[in-house]
Amino acid sequence: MTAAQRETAIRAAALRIFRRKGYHAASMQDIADAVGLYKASLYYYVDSKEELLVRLFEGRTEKVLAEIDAAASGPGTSRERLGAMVRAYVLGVLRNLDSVHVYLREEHSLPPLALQQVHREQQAMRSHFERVIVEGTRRGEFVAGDPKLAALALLGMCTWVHRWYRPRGRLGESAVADDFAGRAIRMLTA
Amino acid sequence: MTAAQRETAIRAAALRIFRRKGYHAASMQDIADAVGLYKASLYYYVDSKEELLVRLFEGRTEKVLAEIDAAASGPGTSRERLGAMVRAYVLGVLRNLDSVHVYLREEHSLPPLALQQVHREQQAMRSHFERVIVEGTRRGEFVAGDPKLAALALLGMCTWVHRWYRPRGRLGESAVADDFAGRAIRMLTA
DNA sequence: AACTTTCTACCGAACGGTCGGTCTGATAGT
DNA sequence: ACTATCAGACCGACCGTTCGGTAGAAAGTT
Repeated sequence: MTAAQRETAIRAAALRIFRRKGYHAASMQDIADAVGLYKASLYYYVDSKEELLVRLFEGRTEKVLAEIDAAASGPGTSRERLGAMVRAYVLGVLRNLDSVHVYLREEHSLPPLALQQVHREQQAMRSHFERVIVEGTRRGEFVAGDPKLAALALLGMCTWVHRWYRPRGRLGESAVADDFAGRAIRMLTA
Repeated sequence: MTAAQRETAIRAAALRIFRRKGYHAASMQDIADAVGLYKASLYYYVDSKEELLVRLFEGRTEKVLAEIDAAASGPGTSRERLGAMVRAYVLGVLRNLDSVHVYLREEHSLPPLALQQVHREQQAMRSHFERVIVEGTRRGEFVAGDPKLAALALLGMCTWVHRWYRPRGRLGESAVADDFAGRAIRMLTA
């Protein structure tokens, strides 16, 4: 196994274990056991437990943020674009359940700088939704209302899926994403 | 200060500190400092750290669950009843922000029995919403759709307010609750 | 009234254990 | 020689928890 593969395996194990036990309750020994290394050997790849957590946060929102930006700036009515954004967001959550859990639960365990970055990402996400909502309202596609509240309502509804969705359950990812896209549009339509 | 007051103070301090730091990161020393006692003296009032956490969960959903049940079984159209339920739920969240944070974040830190109880409560909450949604759909007040998904969408939207609402911010509790009640109804209306 | 005992609330120190992290020294593959 | 890992002892810090003790008020006894 190459060094790069080991690093990936360590990160994957850490993510899984941090999700199951929480960052503080999880020990470096747990992670070492999971990848079949001794605890000391772990430190050949990782500087500290905190650094490991920070790395797990890095680049996690990039892809979905880009997709949502594209959908927001793309063609179509505001309704259509909002639907595409919600779909992309929900799929992003459902396809990265471990990451999302850790991302949302261990925010406070991050050092200040990394925490700021997370807050910036969350703000960016919200402002993308707000933009399309404002535009759709101006065009008369959406009912008037507080656009910030509307964005927060949408994001809440979509983010929360990470708490109840079960892979291999009754509903597929797309089924949920499509359903929620419809709900989002209806929520903003008179 | 009487014993009862001390116990209340300890619980209040624990709640505040568990919310800010998380259960595992918080130490009994932190709590002792907050109430002006020595760590050892805490154990005069509390059996263990875990028991303290369990107590913080007890009876937390009772009041709001009763309000929602009353609203669900009350008079009025399905739309009106659903609006009242959403309003009650959002207000319940907004008025107990510390509790809600700990309740949602430290679920996994509970011993198995207490965790089961929490799951039962959450299921009860969802089934109340589902019931009204099914009924409203049968009466033609709501569009057809997966009622479970609808309830989860609603609950997500409403639960999520605990992550962004700031007391003494731009919006009052009622403003948010009313707005969300409207959104909930719109979301279920063709 | 004087005394002894009991109870409550708390203190200070310590215990056993775990944690993140380091060190050493050896080893096996390249 | 260099890289990656083993094996495990070890460190200092901190954790939840326990223990023995004590000041002071309350209650009981003489």
